[in-house]
This record gives sequence, C-alpha cells and structure tokens, in this order.
Amino acid sequence: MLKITRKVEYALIAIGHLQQKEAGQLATTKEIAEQFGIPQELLAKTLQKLAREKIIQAVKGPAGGYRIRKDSNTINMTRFFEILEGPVGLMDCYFDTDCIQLNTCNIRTPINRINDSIRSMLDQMTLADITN
Amino acid sequence: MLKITRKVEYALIAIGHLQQKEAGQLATTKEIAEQFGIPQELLAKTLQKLAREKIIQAVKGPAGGYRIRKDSNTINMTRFFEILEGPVGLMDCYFDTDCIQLNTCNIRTPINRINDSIRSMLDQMTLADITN
DNA sequence: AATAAATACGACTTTTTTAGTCGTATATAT
DNA sequence: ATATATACGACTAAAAAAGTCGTATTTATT
Repeated sequence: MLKITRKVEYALIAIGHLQQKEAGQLATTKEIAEQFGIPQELLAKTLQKLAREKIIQAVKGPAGGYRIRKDSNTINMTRFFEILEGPVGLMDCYFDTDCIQLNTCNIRTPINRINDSIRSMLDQMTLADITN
Repeated sequence: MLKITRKVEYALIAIGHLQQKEAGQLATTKEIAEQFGIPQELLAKTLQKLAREKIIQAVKGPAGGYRIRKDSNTINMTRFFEILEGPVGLMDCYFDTDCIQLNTCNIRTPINRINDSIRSMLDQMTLADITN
C-alpha cells in the first residue's frame, strides 16, 4: 500500500548515481545496472523517459550515456513521479471526474484532503534532495 | 502510483456510512453494498477484518450487522491502512531489512524521509476525520 | 567506409498483485 | 425450524507491474 514501483525506484537510484558524478560526466545504463544489480533493459526504458522530459540529458553513440541536468533542484517529486507513473493520487477520481458514484460517494472529500497533503509534501521536495 | 486499494476504498465508504447512523444503529453489508454499488462478498471480508481488529463491532444473526465504535477518533489512519493492507511504506525495506542491496543502495535515506512524512501525516488523522 | 557501443522505442511475455467469487460454518432473532 | 446475518478460507479472474526481445538510430573510433 502506497508503494512506489520498481521503475521509480530504479530511476531514483540512477539519479542518485548521476549526482555523484563529476559535473558533466556521463554514466551508461550498463554501468548503473551492473553496479546496483538491476535489469538493464528496464532501467534503459526508464531513463529514456526521463531524457525525453529533459530531466536528464542523453548522449548517444559510444562513450555516450546520461548526465544529470544542473537544474535538478527545480524538479519537484510530484512532477518526477508523474513522468514515470502518471497521476499521483490515492484514487483516480482525484483526476478523472467520470466516476459513476461521485454523488453517492461519501469519501471523496476526506480522501482528497489526504491527497492534497501528500502532493504538497512532494511538491516541496526536489530531485536534488535525493542526494543523501 | 501511491494508490489505495479497493479494499481500503470500500472500507472507508462503509465507515463513512456507519458514521451517519444514529448511535448504536447497525448497517448490514448488503445494505452498504447495494447503496454504494460495491461487491458484497468483498466488502464482507473487509468488514470482518475490521471487526476482528475491533475497529467496528459485529452483530450476528438476523437483524445483525455492523456498528461503528465510539472511539473511532482514537484510530489513526496508519493503523487503519495497515490492518487492511499491511505495512505502509514506499518500499519494503522500510520494514524488511533483508534486501541484498542495502549497502549499495543510495536512496534508502531520502525515501525513508518521504516515508516518515507520509506516515506521520497519516498518524495524525483519525478515522473520525473521514466524516465529511 | 565499417564497426562497435551507446541510446530509442515498441511489442511481447511473465510474474505478481489485486479484485472478485464460492462454499461452508456459525450465530441468533423470530 | 427457519431465515438472515456474520466468519472464513480456498479458489478464479482480471489487471498491473516487471521484465525481455527485436530492431532502429546515432556517433566515436579505427
């Protein structure tokens, strides 16, 4: 309950690793996958998604890899999670309003209060905070 | 991501319904299931779990059902969630320490910070807050 | 120009988790 | 007795997550 997925976990590990590097240095998915014992293919797809969203920067070709962007402190965790997993919310009706219940539903309000709390907490954390 | 399960959702709906009742009045699973359009069997099992943990009180036999306990304001949401779904944590290693990584893992600390925040937030909310 | 090493990306399969169902037992008011 | 409720475990179905594979593209190096 309230778990993050492996994709997110792997992404965070990778980010942590990239942050350790000297400024501008690259790391390959192979390197990260081996070092942390995670499936390379899966990690690759995840990093590709992050690159598409400009969270990290990809360099193709041999001697390529990924590097962290300097502005990683401007990326909040809600955004980060949502890139990888879609909407962050305890129930879908926080976003979708096409639930048949809605009227009868007696827990929307309290659930959304919890939601708001979690989201505003994640909003206040940035990727940069992931460095230990 | 960060979703609650149906079981929890149904349980909350049921609790909300029970809270609406006059003090001491019972509601049956049938009544709740029909009113909110949720599968009766599943709801039943969920309520049984809550009854076992003394979150609600069960009355057997015809004219039986469940009623809310008067001390529902002493039950915090972490406890409630954990009764239904087990440990509340973003990753299992918050509880299990038998992860092979652990040493190499570079995200435990930050993840656990988020965890602590979420848990302490849930700790401060009680079941009674679920009434709108 | 050829090669090798890296990212890019979609389709597919497997595994795990969640959701839901069913059968049977037990309690109890009428 | 009977009917109606909870109790509970075993089972099945559906959905989501995790992982794999094939192929394309880019580019440094030789």
